Amino acid sequence: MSKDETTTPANFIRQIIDEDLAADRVSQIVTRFPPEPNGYLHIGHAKAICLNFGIAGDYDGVCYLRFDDTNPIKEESRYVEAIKDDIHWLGFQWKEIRHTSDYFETLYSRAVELIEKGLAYVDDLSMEEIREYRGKWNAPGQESPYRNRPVEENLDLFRRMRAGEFEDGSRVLRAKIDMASSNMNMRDPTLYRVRKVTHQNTGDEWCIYPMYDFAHCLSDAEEHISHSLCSLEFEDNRPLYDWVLDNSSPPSRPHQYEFARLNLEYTILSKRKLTLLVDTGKVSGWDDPRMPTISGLRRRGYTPESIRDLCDRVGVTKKDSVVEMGVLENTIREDLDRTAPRAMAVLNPLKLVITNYPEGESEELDAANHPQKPEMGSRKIPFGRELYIERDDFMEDAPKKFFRLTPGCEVRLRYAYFVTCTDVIKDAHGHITEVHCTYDPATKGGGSPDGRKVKGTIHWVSAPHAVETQVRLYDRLFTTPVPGKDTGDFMDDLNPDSAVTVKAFLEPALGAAEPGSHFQFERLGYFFVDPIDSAPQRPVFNRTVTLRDSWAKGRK
RNA sequence: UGGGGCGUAGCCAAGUGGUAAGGCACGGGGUUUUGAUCCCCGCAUGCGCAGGUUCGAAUCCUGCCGCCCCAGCCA
Repeated sequence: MSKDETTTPANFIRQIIDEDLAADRVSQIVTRFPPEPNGYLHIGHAKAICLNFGIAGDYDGVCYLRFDDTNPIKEESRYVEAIKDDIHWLGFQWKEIRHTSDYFETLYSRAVELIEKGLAYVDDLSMEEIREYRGKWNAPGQESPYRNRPVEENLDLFRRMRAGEFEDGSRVLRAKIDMASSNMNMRDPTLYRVRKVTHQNTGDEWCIYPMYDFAHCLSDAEEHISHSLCSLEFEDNRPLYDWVLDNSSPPSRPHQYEFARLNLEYTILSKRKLTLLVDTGKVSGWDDPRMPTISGLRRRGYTPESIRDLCDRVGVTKKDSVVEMGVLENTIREDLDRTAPRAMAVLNPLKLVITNYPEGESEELDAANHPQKPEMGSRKIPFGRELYIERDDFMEDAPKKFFRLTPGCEVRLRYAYFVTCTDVIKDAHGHITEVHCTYDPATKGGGSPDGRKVKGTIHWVSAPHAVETQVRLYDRLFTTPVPGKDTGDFMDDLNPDSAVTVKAFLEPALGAAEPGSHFQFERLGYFFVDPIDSAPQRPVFNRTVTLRDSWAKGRK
């Protein structure tokens, strides 16, 4: 981690913490990151992770990783390992791993306590009936006929629910609050439901499972969470969060604060939608380099630093917002510009023949690994009569501002020589197959001993020495800033060109590139050696992001 | 329709009665063997709108407008 990493800016939550500390309302800061293990973590989760772990770190507090496993029909343990990996990779360490299921027995006792106080009851209404009884926003609901069962009967029924005497959906435990409340969450919310399924952690020990609103606040209390941070859509749940804590006897009294979740242009951050992309094969998996998941970004070539930087840059507020893709892309450009060694690669080759270079000969030239960091050293690259250059770097009839190769003009081959285009060779269809040039031996290394100016510098690779490999050019997964906004279905906005694989030619040194390493291919972008698909001496590169290109931008 | 939130530049975001930080984007200039990087400069007489209080309002009051969330035995 670099020492000059941006200091985390203040935000309203940190202000609340400062005030709580100053007023002595809390003595230690305890937070938690509570994912439900029903999918992979995405960059929106990264915001919550940075917030919770970041605060705990900065305030000398602790942060727990809590798997919120209250719904066994949706959750799988295979997601647990992936979530742990992602958090570690991001650079955070939890104090302990907890599960909501660790508290099932305690939770059960608190429910019994509510029943004894006359604040909860077993309801025999069906799911549909409960929905009908709940009423509308502008009309109060009606009380269930089972609402006023005697405490003893409720206790007995609830015990028998636990014992497995009732089938799924036949009975639930409900809080007795207010069927006329303007807050729908307070119209006798369900606390427990019957689910006769095996739980990933507790096996068949339980057949009743607590609902989020009941379990979450009490789990927070068990862990002595000082500040329970969640997203905006839970604002309406806060009165219920408080009600449960105030009407049972938890070991501590946490408080919930809500912040706006992250939204990014040209992608989606909804677990449901991401799952659909995976399940329908639109992407190769949760770690497809186009996915906004932590594992996808990692495989794309994003670094933990860049993602943490994004979280710092977007801040924490209560305002719904959609962050431009450019902000994310910039964080990785900034990081990799500092750290990635440079190399040359040609993605769309055009043969260049240097007609005055001796046939069958070659030489080695020096190239710096980083133009601003001599300490990163240099390497040798072979040069000879036949090279590949980028097809885009040659134009037969070029506009005046085209600072590249064009007939009759001289350009510099990076770290090599000045060359002048003398001929253009075409096939029968008029397609350019090669360009002929002459070179000036006095300009070896790319210098200009006579002070001669050249219109541009282009990259190249020696044809006989080049390493051929696969490079995947990734682009945004969707074609519109807010997928589905106009079409109604985000699937309709998928970008058909989001993954293009090309055969590329690399300078020889790149053949030994280690899986998981980053490079800048000069003038093209940052590329990452895919850790899964690469083989020894046969790296497969993923394009993380292109370089800024003011030339391309100006032409649009 | 009832309730809960939120509106500061194209996108984020500081600001908490004393005269609009910062980042990204954008525009201009400089350096450059990457049209990259880097370095300068510019970019809200204005804070959703309309009134009001005040010597003074993005900050306080009133009214309006817009957007988001809520009627799972999901989280």
